[in-house]
Amino acid sequence: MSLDIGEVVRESGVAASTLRYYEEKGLIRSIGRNGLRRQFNADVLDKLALINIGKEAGFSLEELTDMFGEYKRPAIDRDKLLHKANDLERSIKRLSALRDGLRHAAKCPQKNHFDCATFQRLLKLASKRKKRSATR
Amino acid sequence: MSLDIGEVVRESGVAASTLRYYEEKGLIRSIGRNGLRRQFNADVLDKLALINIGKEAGFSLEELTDMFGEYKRPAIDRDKLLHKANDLERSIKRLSALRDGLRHAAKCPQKNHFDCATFQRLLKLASKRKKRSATR
DNA sequence: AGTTGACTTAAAGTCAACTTTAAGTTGTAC
DNA sequence: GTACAACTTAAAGTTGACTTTAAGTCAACT
Repeated sequence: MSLDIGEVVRESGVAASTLRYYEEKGLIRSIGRNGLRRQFNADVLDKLALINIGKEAGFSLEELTDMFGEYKRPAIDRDKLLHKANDLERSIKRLSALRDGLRHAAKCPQKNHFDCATFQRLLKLASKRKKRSATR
Repeated sequence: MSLDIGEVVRESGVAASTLRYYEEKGLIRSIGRNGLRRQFNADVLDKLALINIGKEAGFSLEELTDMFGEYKRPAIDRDKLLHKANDLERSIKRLSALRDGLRHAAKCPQKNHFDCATFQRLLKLASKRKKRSATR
């Protein structure tokens, strides 16, 4: 089950130049060539979906390479994964508070969100300060 | 209640150059000077906390300026806020699935996550494809 | 055998979000 | 009144994540 790069582009919506860039970074891998053209295993589509979610979560390509890259196999490093999951959990909590804050701000009559007690409370809730990795 | 830029740096952990940059972009505002030194209203600390959460949520500084900037007051645009909240909600769902996926991967005995049915299921769950804004 | 279209590479370019640098200014402390 | 630390500005530099460009290659079709 191998896909031509063109098919991967069409199915994933990811640009060819991006696929080459990801491969160069060790994030994905091509399994051969047809002439010059890269061929990918079909599971690259899952991988790309995962990469997109990971980016959305604020992980850098380097972090994603650590977690799911092709050439890091020896070190799956389960502690690291758990640690990331915990980071993510905290992050999700803050984002949930932000979501509630936005929803509230959308109906609150105050001209300035910062004058609103409910918004303030949500904000406090959201900012249990914990510094995330520098890369963004 | 005004704070010297140095105090803001100390309390918020945000670099002075970043504060100047944010001000230049209209994201925050200083209320005056002491000599050359910028003075900020104490509420800038809440604002910065909010900005950090927003960045974590994947919003660009420009989007944040639209949402909470100082010079956009006429257009609070409640529909836009609600829309962002809904984006965020979808995002949170994907991130929750990713968190579960990471946790599972950390205990799953499979050498390759992609060979694991549970991981696959979480992945499918996480990737209800919806393209987010280009800026990241 | 020649044209076409989808790819290839290496290198340079772009963009957001900052940071660094160089040279200058100020309030306070001595 | 002078030294010093903490700021100031404008401009250039950096980083991550790509994209664009220019010149070339190949398989397939005519």
